[in-house]
Amino acid sequence: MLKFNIDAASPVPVYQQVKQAITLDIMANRLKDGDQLPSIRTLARILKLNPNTVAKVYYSLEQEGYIEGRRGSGYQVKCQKGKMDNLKLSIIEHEFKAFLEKAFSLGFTKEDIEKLMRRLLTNE
Amino acid sequence: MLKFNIDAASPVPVYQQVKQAITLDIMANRLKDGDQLPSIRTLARILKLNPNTVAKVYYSLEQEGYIEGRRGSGYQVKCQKGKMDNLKLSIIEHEFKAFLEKAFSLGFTKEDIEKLMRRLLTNE
DNA sequence: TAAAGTGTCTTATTATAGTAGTACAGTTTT
DNA sequence: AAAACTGTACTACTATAATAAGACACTTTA
Repeated sequence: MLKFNIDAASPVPVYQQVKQAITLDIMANRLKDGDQLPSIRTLARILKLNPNTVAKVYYSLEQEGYIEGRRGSGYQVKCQKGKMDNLKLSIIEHEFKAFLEKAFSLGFTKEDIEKLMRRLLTNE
Repeated sequence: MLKFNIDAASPVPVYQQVKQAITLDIMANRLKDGDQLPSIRTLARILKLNPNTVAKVYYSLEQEGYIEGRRGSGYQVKCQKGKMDNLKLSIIEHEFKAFLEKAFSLGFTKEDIEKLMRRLLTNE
């Protein structure tokens, strides 16, 4: 089932760690469309957190369209594979555009960037 | 001289806005090696900030090697063009590696990424 | 050498994010 | 219909980041 590695001492807040862990599982298709998530209280007990903290995670994931919840029946993963691919693509496009912005603002040209990318992509 | 556009209502803290403005000027070579910065108190008066806030900016910029300060004589920009180019390169390399990490973690392959980049770079 | 400038340090205030406690409201299941 | 689950809303506590006030120490300069 879900595997968490929560570090309470980390400066990055617990609820973000939990959220990222779930998001990653959805992205990697370890959590599939329709899968049932543990209830807020159950997950809270497992992670030794306050239910509200878990609720915050679920609420946030619901806002972003990853999951869907109803009273009584809990939360379910909600992502058809096609939509997920589109989502991933738009995420990564957005990231790349931000990167380009920054590179241009630092004075790099298209050619500089292409050269850099070729170098780093072949050295991987 | 220095041009600031500080938004006190913004969620991004004022001292970061100031820091970024100065960093940008250095990167763009509008602030050159040896240029004198306004004194902490002077800049604080201009921006209607507490001197400590400006001091925090200068301290942070000094930590990162962009400027250098001495009692009595204030802060000066400290960046030979060569070093600056190296710095920019390492910044942008770091950014790109982070981008790659994320793309891979989302399941994209090298080829996917190359295709994406080619598309976004020619459409600019 | 004194005055006016510089940066630095210590401390305090304020706002906000993160987390928790507890009571509430709707569903499911028996 | 009652019991045992589900999520939700309200309130409060706590830690931390951001900013500010004011005293201190060193340099410059007239």
